[in-house]
Amino acid sequence: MASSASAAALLPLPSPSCSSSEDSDDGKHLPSPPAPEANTPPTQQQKRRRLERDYNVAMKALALAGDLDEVVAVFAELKRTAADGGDGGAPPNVLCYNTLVNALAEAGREGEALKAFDEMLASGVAPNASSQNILIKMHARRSEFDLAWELIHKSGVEPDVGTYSTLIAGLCRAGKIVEAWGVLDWMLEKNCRPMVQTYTPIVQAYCRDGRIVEAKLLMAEMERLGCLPNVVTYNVLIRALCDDDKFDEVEQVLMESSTKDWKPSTVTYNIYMNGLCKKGKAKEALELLDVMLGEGLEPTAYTWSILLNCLCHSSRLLDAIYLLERSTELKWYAGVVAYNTVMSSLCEMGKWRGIMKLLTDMIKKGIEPNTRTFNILIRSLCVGGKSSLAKSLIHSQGFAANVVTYNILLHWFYYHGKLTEANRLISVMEEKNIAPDEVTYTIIIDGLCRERKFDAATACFLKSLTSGLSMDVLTVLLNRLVYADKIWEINRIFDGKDFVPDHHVFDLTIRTFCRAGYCHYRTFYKLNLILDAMLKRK
DNA sequence: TTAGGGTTAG
Repeated sequence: MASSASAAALLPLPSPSCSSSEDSDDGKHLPSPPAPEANTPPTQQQKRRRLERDYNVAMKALALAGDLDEVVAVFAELKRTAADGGDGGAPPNVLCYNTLVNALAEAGREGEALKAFDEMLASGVAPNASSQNILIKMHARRSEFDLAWELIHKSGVEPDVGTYSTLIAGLCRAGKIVEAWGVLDWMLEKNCRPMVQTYTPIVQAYCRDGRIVEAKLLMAEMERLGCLPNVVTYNVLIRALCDDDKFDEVEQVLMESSTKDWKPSTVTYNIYMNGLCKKGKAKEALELLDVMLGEGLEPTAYTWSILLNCLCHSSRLLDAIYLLERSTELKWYAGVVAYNTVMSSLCEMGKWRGIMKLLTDMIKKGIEPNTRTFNILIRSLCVGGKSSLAKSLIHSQGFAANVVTYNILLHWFYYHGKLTEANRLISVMEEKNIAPDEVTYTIIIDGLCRERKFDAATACFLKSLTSGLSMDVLTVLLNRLVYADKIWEINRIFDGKDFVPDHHVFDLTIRTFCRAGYCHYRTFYKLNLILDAMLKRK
């Protein structure tokens, strides 16, 4: 199999070491051992500083690992320890507060972030520029630029290059390039010198808009000003060039890197490979793996994930399985998501035996399958004509069936006209307290209509309204009823007390009738009848 | 503190 050449070339790599293979350099920020002081014992203040530093390092590591609750707990412990420390119960310093507020804000827990910030102010801890920048980033992400401005003007903290850069990045993300330029002018007026982090978001905003020429002009301007674009800026440009199918230009940009004083990184190659994969150039993407290895760059979990997806989407399942099987040798700790990706592709091709084999392999490796894994297996068994096996699986121990599991089976039953089986399954869902979702209702309603049980389908829709109106569900029902000329049932939809149609519903109804040919003068009265019923509800 | 990869089921 020629296509495995690149992966095979990796086999002689040294066996995995115990160290982390992550591409970040976070490992370098581990707490340094306390510096041996001169013979004098540390003062109370020194002890305090060390305590805060250690707690701060721990909180940052926990935040990085996504364990936010633990960050909050560690901060609470710091407060308690500090209060008992015999130095008057001083609150944690601004750096610790910043770490807490940032972790909360990054995790989308904005309310708590603001509360922590207020608590800091109430404790008499003065915010610094970073505290302000953290909140500005939070506001900018929610497009609350008025709040960001207010903070800058009222906080009394002098904005720094980070403040302006954060604001520019937020504005650019919201597509407000003109306003971002305004902030840039403002900082120049204030004699604050922009950094590469200030310009790069603007380059990115141009790239996102497909304005590559302007992005390149700005990069040239950066060079002229002595603020050289770095690997991140070039990565942004390369991504845009890939999206635009300009792979020759990518090659040129890479070739010029040595003279332009920047060095492509693993991220650069990840972006390039992903770009090639998205355009169906799996072969070229795999060849890049050898190029990056040749440059001494180690592939990361991202790299493998990109290549795996690439192989799956280009129907090179054998190569994908090959990659999975050798993942440990490649120093890649493929997890359940990687297995699910490959299994999902096998499912599309109806290869349930292959899925079974991968399931065995992953369990042997100690990788625990999740509900998605089982759902993929169940669907593949249905597709492969083994529905009784699929059915028995949902009752097996160690498998938490969810609404998706039931939807897969319901779809299969309705599709094959097995209404009794479908009804039985709906009862099981009720017994097990698994709430139907939009997809469930769509499947049931479509299935019933196909069997010409329009009355039952309408009743099911009215029941679905208890959990809110879904336009998708209504579209399916309305379409079926209109084409079957079931005017009485349509009238029933708009008869219920809970359903007040809005303009989207009117729009959908009129469009559906017209598409089905009811806008002819002889049949138009039917649509009129329904519109009258709808207007009565309004 | 300030910028850059991808993400699996109906």
